[in-house]
Amino acid sequence: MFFTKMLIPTLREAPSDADIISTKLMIRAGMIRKLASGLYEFLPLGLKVLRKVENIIREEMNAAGGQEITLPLIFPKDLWIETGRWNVYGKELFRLKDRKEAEFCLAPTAEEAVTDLVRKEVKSYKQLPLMLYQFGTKFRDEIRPRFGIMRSREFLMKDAYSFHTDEADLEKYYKVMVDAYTNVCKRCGFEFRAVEAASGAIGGSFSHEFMILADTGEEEIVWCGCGYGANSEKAEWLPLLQTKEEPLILEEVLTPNVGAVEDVAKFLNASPEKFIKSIVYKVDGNPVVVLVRGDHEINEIKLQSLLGATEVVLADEQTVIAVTGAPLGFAGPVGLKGVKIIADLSVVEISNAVAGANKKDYHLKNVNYKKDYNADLIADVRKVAHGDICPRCKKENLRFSRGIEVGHVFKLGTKYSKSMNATYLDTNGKENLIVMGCYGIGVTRILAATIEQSHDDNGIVWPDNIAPFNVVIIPINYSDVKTKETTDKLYKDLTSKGIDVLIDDRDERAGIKFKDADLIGIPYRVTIGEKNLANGNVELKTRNGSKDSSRLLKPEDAMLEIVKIFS
RNA sequence: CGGGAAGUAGCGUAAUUGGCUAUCGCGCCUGCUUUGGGAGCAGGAGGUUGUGGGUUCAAGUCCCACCUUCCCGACCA
Repeated sequence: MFFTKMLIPTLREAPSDADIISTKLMIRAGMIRKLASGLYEFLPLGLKVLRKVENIIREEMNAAGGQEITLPLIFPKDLWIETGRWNVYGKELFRLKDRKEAEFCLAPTAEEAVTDLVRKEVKSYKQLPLMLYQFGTKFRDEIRPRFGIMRSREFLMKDAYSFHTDEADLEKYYKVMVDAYTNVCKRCGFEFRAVEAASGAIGGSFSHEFMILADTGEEEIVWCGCGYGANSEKAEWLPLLQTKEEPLILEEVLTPNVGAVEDVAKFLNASPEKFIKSIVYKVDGNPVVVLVRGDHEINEIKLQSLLGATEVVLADEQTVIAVTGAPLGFAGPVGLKGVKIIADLSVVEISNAVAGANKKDYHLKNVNYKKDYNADLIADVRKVAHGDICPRCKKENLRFSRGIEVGHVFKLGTKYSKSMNATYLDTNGKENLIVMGCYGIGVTRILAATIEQSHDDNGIVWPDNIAPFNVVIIPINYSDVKTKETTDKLYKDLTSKGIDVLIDDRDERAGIKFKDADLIGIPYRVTIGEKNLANGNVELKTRNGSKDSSRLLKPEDAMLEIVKIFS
């Protein structure tokens, strides 16, 4: 491909409203443009990368036994009523009407559509298992689109759905898909972790997220050298047994106008680890008191799944007063009645703890579990914290990283087959619910995430497999006869070997071509100029700055070298 | 949805207490000179200053409404 034949409008400066580095670089490199908030246009160069990622995913999906289909982007309302998601999905769902006033939505995901297809076409165990996947534009009316194509309102997703006779078969296939996703991440050149995750609104019993490690990631993950990894929303931890002290006599202390843990700790000259933090929540409308150690944070997602609740919110001040009989800041577990108390695992371990006295300006010292208070439920309801021990190997401390979620695999079970009555006949002619899994990869998000992870001051550094071109040839002066001959021959030779080559044939100065090549991030660059050509050499340079990043070679040797890299 | 900031050429920007033909750089077009890390000279095109209304002798600048964009928060996977 010739540079002058392709629309690659590079910019020296990024638009002032571009928020993160990946957006800035993709716009500057002429890959995308913004049309409106959360809506982006893909230019030829950007689309080229997108297609490369898409093809890697397609190959892995086919290898996992998947069959590609396409589903409509517009879905009729009734399917969504069947599963209840027409109401559950809320304002994020783009809704529209046709000329007859019939209601539709734009696809945010496709469980309904694919389950409908399968319930109509699959009748027998002989047709199972089955995996169908598609690449389709997804629409979500995000409250606040941001981070360029990382969280946009329209994006390209690969969504796959598997159908099984039973849980055991799903279990087996789930592992196949985890492997397939791992392959995709490896082939795309990411540094990534597959972590356990909360399943959220899509539902199901179990899920893993594939996280690209990047400091700018929206998600926090914890992991351990032993192989354990989890989204911090979901992460477990190993409770440490604390040395028990001899219980002392409960004692009321005056703590005027100090309510917050840190303030009381300072006031009483005690460590926050000795505190019981008591927080009142409203769980589906009912007040619940949750106890965690003073230096810990409550994990509302764990709380929600523990209680099987649909809504968990902090209680308002009136409720707190009604439950504890004291203003905010003085709640404690001792003497509470008529309200459910949930204690975190590490709370009941504290000897002679400090807690609110449920009385204005008073706290209690020497509070002990069983002796002074009880809990209805003792469970893990707090966020993981630095210093926690890995729950699997029980040896090392958990490590924390930031990540960008590019893939998510779910065991759905019968959530959708049940509500939509998708069944098959087994060997006994008996009707059973189809067991499902679903698996998504954000294709557009992969591009942004890759750049977040892999860039430098000069621009994007694409991994070899997804770069828009494998090689860029820069003739310093394309109108020089010898230069042109060498350039054209090398281009022909490389192209005939299946290498994707861009020739920068623009009538620009060398500096501009170098800057643009770096900005676009093409992994290998061959520079052909009269000086080196006088000695029969061209320069081969790698974008990633690894050792031997720049070498002088005969054109034939440069070609062999490149062919070797991409074979 | 609440709070904040901002809209001037493709991109980045300037314009004093309201005051002359709306500034400069990059990019774009023409010509010349250049050609190994964003060259130089000369000439040129490109604007309803987001939209609508108002105040004023006079509005990019002040006021009102709307639109758009960004940030923080809430919300949501």
